[in-house]
Amino acid sequence: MLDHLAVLDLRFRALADAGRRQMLDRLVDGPATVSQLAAPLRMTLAAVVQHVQVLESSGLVRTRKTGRVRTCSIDADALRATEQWLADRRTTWERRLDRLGTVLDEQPRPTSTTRHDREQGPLT
Amino acid sequence: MLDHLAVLDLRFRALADAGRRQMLDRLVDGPATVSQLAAPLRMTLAAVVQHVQVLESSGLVRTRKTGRVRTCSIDADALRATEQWLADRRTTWERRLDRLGTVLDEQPRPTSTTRHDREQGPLT
DNA sequence: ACTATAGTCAAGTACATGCTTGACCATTTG
DNA sequence: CAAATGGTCAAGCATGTACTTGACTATAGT
Repeated sequence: MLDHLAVLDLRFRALADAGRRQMLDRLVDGPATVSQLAAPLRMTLAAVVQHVQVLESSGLVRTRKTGRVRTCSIDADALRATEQWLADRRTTWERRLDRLGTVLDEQPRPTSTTRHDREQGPLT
Repeated sequence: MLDHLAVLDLRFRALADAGRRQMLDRLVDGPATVSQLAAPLRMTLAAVVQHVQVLESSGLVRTRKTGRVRTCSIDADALRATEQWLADRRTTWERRLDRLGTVLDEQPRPTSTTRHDREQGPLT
């Protein structure tokens, strides 16, 4: 249930590489084989396979092997969920600004009264 | 112009860490000092400062030092832009599915007619 | 002035990532 | 069947990341 955490790690990490994003960009236009993904990249096939594994274990891409060919395609739900994570944060921030009258005090809100408090908050 | 690429690397990498995401979650509720961000985390202050630097150089967070206190806050534009990158890909994918009649051939689309073609696509 | 607070800097360390090479296996295709 | 194609596996290596510790600086409170 709470490797929800790890999933976000994997998804964002998968996205944090220009080569992998380029593969994703190819994949939004439709499924492609590993070799097709490799074609525009200056990298060995082996390297591309590793990137595909990263994308797959992040859940952003699913793959299926037929004969000797592995076909990759986007998992839209994963994409949507990741987008949503960002959207949630953004809207929380924006709601807060609205509540405050758009531009006013940007003072750091004190966490409690004074001294060093060390509670353990739940991970997010 | 095209370190646009590097910016996305930095943003997604910044997001690919549970600790940093937790800081972001704190920050959407309003600006906070480094110590306030550190409080719920089991990490030295020095480590937190390094995370803040990662967040700042990704552009997701801006900071300002007043006296001895550094105050951090969300940069909503950066958040929005990152969200938008995902949204663009998702909608491209969805438009494609619509065009195809929602569930039909998921065959890998041949890049052109037959044999090994090696064009150079633009980076993304 | 004296002490605590808030943060900074510079090493150093352990582990993760991105890539390569080279051997290898499984399917096509001539 | 033989050769080409598409992909896989396992090292190995260079760099990057996520910390830690310990020394140090700049402000604030008493």
